Amino acid sequence: MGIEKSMMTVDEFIDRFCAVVRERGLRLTNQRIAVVRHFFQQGHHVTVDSLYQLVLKEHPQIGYATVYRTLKLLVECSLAQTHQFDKNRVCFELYEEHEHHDHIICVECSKIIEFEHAEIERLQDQVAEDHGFLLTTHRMELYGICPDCQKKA
Amino acid sequence: MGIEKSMMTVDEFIDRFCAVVRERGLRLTNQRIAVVRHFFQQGHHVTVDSLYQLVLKEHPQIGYATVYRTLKLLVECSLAQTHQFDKNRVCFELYEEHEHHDHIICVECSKIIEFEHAEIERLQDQVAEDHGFLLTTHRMELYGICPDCQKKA
DNA sequence: CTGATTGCAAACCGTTTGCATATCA
DNA sequence: TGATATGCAAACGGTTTGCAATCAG
Repeated sequence: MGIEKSMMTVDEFIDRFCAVVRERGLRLTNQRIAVVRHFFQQGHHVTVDSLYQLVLKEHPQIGYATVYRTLKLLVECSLAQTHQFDKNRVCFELYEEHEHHDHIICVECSKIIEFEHAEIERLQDQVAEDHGFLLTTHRMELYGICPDCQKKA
Repeated sequence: MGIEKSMMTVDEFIDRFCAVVRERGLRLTNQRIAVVRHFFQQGHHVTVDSLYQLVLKEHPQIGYATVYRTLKLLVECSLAQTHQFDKNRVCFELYEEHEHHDHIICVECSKIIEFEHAEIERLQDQVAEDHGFLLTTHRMELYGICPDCQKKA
């Protein structure tokens, strides 16, 4: 029922990042690598703030702006993608080509579950086609109460 | 393929608003009525700013805050609902019980098409159930290029 | 060396809030 | 008359930006 998670290691991820950085003639800094590493290690659905707090322990001088800029860079390089589950805060997750999934979010504890559903995707494509749209992306989020929170209540 | 739009008239809508306002012991002001009327007349998917600009012509003294507060009131009364198609700006549309629909948004011209799809809804319920979630709401948005914009390109 | 990057603080921008004044019931 | 609503301006909070100092290549 779940989704196969990435088999990539931190090092592989950082290598990919370094490759893109080199390719673009950008520079590799300790701050960037720290942000990228923590981003990957935290796993999915990271908040800018949570990442900032983490990196801070290693780089007491790092600024919010650097974290923002590095995450933005990751997105530009197709190594990360953003989600807007709640309107106040963006969250970032790993981007992996050919691995589209959607989310179920618990409205009580904010837990996020990922799922794939080929049939829904197919029907969405169909709907777009029926309206003559050339589909570029979509967003589907289910909000509800997770099993744990149901027990608590 | 489209959706049957509301048959409600402006006056009926305003009447409903007045009823709720009375019911809650709130007060009916010219500003509120103006906002509510323009909201309804604009049809779906209204931005706070666009509404503010409209009402301004009638009430040169009205403030943004009043428009915001009135729209918030409409949402509380289940006469309106919000959507967050683009992360910077909320937009409001009419809320009608038992009339759930989703949206296809043109990424070029921002045109919004509504659609209903019982089978997708059913599958979404299924997915939630499979993960033990008690579904409360969902959001599904398709983004693409509309027929008009395809022709232009 | 020198152009990219950083950290800081200030700007941004949509939204919300505090408060004195005006208004509805 | 008395509580509610308004308009204004200031606050908020996440995000972005300008800039001088720093650093990677």
